[in-house]
Amino acid sequence: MNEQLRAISELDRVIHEPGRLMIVALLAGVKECDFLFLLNETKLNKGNLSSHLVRLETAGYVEIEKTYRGKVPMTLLRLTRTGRKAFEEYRKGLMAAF
Amino acid sequence: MNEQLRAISELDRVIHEPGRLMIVALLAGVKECDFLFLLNETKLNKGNLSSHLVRLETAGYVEIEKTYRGKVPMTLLRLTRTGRKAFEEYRKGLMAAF
DNA sequence: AAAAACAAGTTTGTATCGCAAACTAGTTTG
DNA sequence: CAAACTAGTTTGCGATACAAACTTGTTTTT
Repeated sequence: MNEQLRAISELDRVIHEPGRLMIVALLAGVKECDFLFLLNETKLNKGNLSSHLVRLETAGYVEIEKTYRGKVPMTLLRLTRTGRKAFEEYRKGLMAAF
Repeated sequence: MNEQLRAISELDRVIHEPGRLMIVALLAGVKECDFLFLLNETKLNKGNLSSHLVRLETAGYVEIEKTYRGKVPMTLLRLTRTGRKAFEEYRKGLMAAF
């Protein structure tokens, strides 16, 4: 098996999914942001965004903090250290493949 | 929506799947090859390889030619022009995103 | 020459996934 | 106080990816 194919086959599936890749790429560029910002930027719908975030949280890649802006609920998202590392690995994998 | 996210969201899902990405990347580098070669190179199992190939054929990206090597059946695979173009687009999309 | 093993794929069964629609809990507005 | 809005979550379901089992034909073994 050549190196390109190995790199492809080892890509992290959790991150590879385009919906989540958008989320992670975006979070990688900021310290944190809220649900609605992600919603706007990614153009995912709320349902998908919510479940992708849960999946990323379950993988240990994202922290979900529920809080308030005044009386209005707000959900803050950030990449964990693990998440950042996983994203870096993913990038490297891609670069190795292409 | 920024350009990175747009690029990610527009990635061709048929090609994006790692199993198929391996197949297409491999086929992009040769004129044609047979099923068993793909099987060896990708380390997919026969069942998955077969169904990914059908999916790629259905998308119009791959041609499947069934023939014989002596008396032993052999399946030849090649990328169609459409398939080559789609792969090039996919690469460009990736490069735009990363 | 029949049985057993092998070759090259295909089909099937199933668990997971991604998606949009429907729902929920609370808040603000008319 | 009812209607509409906000910020998400849950549900329902079709599509997907995977491995195991199956198929069809060939070669090897006995």
